[in-house]
Amino acid sequence: MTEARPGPRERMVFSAAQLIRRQGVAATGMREVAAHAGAPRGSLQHYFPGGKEQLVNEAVQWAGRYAGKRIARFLAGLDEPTPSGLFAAMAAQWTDEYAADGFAAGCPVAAATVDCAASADATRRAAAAAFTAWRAPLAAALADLGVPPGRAEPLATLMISTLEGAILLARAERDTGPLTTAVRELGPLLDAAARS
Amino acid sequence: MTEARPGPRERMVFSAAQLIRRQGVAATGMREVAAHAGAPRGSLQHYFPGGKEQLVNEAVQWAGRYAGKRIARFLAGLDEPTPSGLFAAMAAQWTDEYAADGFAAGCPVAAATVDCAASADATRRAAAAAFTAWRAPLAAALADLGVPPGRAEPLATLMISTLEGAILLARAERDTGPLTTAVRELGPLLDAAARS
DNA sequence: CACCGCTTATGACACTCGTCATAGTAGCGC
DNA sequence: GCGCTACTATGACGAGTGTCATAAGCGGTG
Repeated sequence: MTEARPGPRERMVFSAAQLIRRQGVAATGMREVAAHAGAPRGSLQHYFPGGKEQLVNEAVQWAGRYAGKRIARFLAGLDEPTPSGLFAAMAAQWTDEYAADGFAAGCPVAAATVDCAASADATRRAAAAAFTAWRAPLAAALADLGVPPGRAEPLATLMISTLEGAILLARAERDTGPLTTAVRELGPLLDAAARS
Repeated sequence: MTEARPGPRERMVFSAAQLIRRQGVAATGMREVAAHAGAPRGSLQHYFPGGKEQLVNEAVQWAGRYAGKRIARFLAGLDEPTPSGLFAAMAAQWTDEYAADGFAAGCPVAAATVDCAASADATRRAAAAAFTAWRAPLAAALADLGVPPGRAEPLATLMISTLEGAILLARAERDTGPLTTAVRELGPLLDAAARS
């Protein structure tokens, strides 16, 4: 897609996120990350002296920032902005990917949480920060769309929870049904909150 | 808790599920499973000639059956049976565990999906079957509670999606907030469907 | 006793892993 | 040229992995 413009460090963080969301953290090796990024193996200990944990944490952090930034772009792309439309756009990113490239990949933050929440507390905190970096702009967007202040935060949490779970079910069943079901069932609730 | 009555084979399957839901599949070793189950290492290749994949698949299958059976028990334990009450009971199982034992463990089926969906198709299919074994009794319970036939299945999918995602967020943030939020926000929607 | 299944025991193999130590190279200021 | 920094290259180490081969114990039945 893009040129190999970003430096090897950023490419390795990106590649780590890509591999983690496919295989999980434990099954992703550092040599594999370097190879996937087209980066020299010797650069690993240079850019990530904190070892694998640092690399994983930065990949999770990157994913959180990425998800947060997407919110604004989804909002801008909506013909008529509604909470349900925003949620549909978030889910469509996954249905589109699954339709185009298969069900190989999930959410890297979810993978890091599942694999590291109990063993590596720094990674767990990185995952929590990533979810916050995702939820905060989402809640702000809901508030902009007319959701009362007290409801925006919980509804943002609900949207992310449901989306993450639907991604999980979709991958397991190799079917985008759970994602479309989530949009269809949750949409009216979200729009009703915006009109209240 | 229980006596060591079940045979070594069942104990190993159970231990595998326990370890997988804490550490993920890749980080769980077979020797570790045998040790956790108090079973001899030599029994691994005897009871699970299919290797680690067979053990993981059976653990996932066990988890799916367990979740499905719990639905009936939750239903029986409700003072006044409603869809929101059922969902609250499902979530309470997790909030109670997290309050009592900490946020170390998640759902083993989710862990298997994240770690194996792209690499081991048999495990992915086992996870899909586990979700089905969970969703089918849940949808039947919703139908019993007055949810129209066409809505029971999608609502069951929505409940499982949201619960799985909320478990994920709760583990990452070490806070049961996402679980209680899910119950509070989704409850009215579920009960409204039962009255229609 | 022998015989025979079901289990268990144990050691080895061929990996892969993350990490480290050490050396090497490229580029730049001077 | 020198010196310095940033980056890369490469090999090794110890630990852990899943899997296999082989042999032993064990509790019955004939």
